Amino acid sequence: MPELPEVETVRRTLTPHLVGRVIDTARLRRCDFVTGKATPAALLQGATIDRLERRGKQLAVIARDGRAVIVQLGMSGQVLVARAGAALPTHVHAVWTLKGAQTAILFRDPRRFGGLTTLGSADELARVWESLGPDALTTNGGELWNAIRTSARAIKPALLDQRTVAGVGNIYADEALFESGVHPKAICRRLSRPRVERLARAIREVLARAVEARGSSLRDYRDADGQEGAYAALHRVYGRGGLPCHSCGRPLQKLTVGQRTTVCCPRCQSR
DNA sequence: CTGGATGCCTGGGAGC
DNA sequence: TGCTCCCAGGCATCCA
Repeated sequence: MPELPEVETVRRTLTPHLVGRVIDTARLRRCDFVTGKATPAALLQGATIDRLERRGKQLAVIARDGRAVIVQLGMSGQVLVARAGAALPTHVHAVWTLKGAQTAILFRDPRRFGGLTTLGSADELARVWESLGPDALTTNGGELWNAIRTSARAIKPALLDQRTVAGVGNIYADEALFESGVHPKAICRRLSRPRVERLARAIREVLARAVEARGSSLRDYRDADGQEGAYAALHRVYGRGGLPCHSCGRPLQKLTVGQRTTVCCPRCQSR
């Protein structure tokens, strides 16, 4: 579910609850969603939280001693701040308690496409993040051009590939392609440099506006404080197949690109 | 290097 | 009310 704006909103809402605090206990209620060591220590028990960083859709909770946990929300994942000792909602797979605070941090993920990765050092985190492309919120035309200019794939699956640019998912790919007038099936290497520049700008702007609106809530998504995001009401194409294009008024087309539902305007977006 | 199919999961909505 | 089917924000893997 969550794409970059939702993960960034979780990062921002979670930060004041975690930074500077000491993890009292870290408990797993199942362990098949953890990559790496699944011990309390690997899950930061006893550690002091230094900072929360995001790259693309990955959120890293980093301790002062270098230990880190990467949180990936998958389709339905949530990180929630709860009252310590309160009854747990369904599908909570990990619970952290904090020293000197009446709060618990929950990892909840009904579909379990998400997960945690435990890491022992900042180096390990850097190595994992090397496999991701540049962060989509701050990418530029040059980076995008280098990533796609020789590729024979369609642009939409290229954008969804986290090695091209990190953080774009199905919603914001459609929104950015519409905004820049690029058809989702346009072949990467046939796009001109100016069009790639325009696309990169659209990616940044769409994502920045979505972060400002605290993300898109379709069904599952909530930030760490349980709040919904407001950006879904501002989608111009995603979820609007058959409805009039905001630009030309003709019906938006729903199609499948790279096995993902895609909505675009056949008139305003060209290949 | 491509695209396509499949699998991993649960839950919500549509249609009967 | 209850059943079946389809769909969903992600991602890895296998095959042609």
